[in-house]
Amino acid sequence: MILYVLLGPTAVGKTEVALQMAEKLGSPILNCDSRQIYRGMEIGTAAPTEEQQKRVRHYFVGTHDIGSYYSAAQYEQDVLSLIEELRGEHRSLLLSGGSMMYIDAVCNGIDDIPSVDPEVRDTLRNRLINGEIDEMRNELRMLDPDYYLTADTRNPKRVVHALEVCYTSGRPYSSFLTNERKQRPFDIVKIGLRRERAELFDRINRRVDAMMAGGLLDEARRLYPFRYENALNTVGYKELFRCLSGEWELPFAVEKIKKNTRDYAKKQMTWFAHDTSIQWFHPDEALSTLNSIL
RNA sequence: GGUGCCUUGGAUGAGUGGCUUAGUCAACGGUCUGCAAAACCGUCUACAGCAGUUCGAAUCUGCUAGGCACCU
Repeated sequence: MILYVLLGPTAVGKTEVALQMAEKLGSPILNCDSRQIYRGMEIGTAAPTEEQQKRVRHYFVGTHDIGSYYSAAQYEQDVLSLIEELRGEHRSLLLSGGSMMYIDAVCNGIDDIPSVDPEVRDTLRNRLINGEIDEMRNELRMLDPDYYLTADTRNPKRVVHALEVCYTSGRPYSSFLTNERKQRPFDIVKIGLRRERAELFDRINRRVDAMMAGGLLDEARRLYPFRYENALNTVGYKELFRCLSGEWELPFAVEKIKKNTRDYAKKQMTWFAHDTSIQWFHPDEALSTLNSIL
């Protein structure tokens, strides 16, 4: 079995290429977008429409509540078990999306790190809010000196997570890291879509305007009560929330959305650039070129 | 023609004789093993031009160029 992974920065034009590829392959689309997984964020995440989902069966679109906990590790498991289920009837499957870490989790795996005890998580989160980051850093140095040396300890998220694991498991966080790439019972072919940066940025800017015209502000207004959920710490929403709370003017918020989306696209490209196994295409040429490959 | 004011890095905008850089925005580069569309780190050292004063000038003086205001 072959798993085709279609990836690329946001707004590059993955959706249409994915649909046609899926039809060509006779495969459903396994969505790989960490935010399209949530229900109720359709406009801001440019989720596949109902029509598109009628054209091709989609998985991992709108399957979770805004408030539910999800992670790359869970995604890895969910995708792997789905592939097991589908592999009998498909010679190839298509995974499509731009969430770098999720792609990585499926292709290379994530080490088996114990699930964090929710109480531990809450405690540490509260300590972080209370400004105890320095103490927490010191604790990490005691509990996991190896990790402390290499970790970016200026990033609170890294410190907190390592500590979470240390406290839940009673073992150093780094003892769970194997640095091994997991073997998969299928082949992986990565197809990357890319455009000239100016072209991509122009598409991003225009897509944000289109989202606004398509009701993004109303969507944000509906989601406003849930604004502290992690799922909504997302470009397109977090800016409009500040607008709804009276902090920002709407035009300013819209410019911020464009800017943050551009930055996100750059981050994606930086991440993907390290992956030499990706074959790159311009979206306009991808299908015709791929026809000969698929 | 005269008088006064202004001219700072891609944009904006402080500063005022001397420690090395204001700040903001944009742009760019990077990190990444459980909330990743997240979080974090880094780069861009300018003072319109020329000549002077001074140990030392973006900061003072003169001239030149460009701009603005007012006067005739």
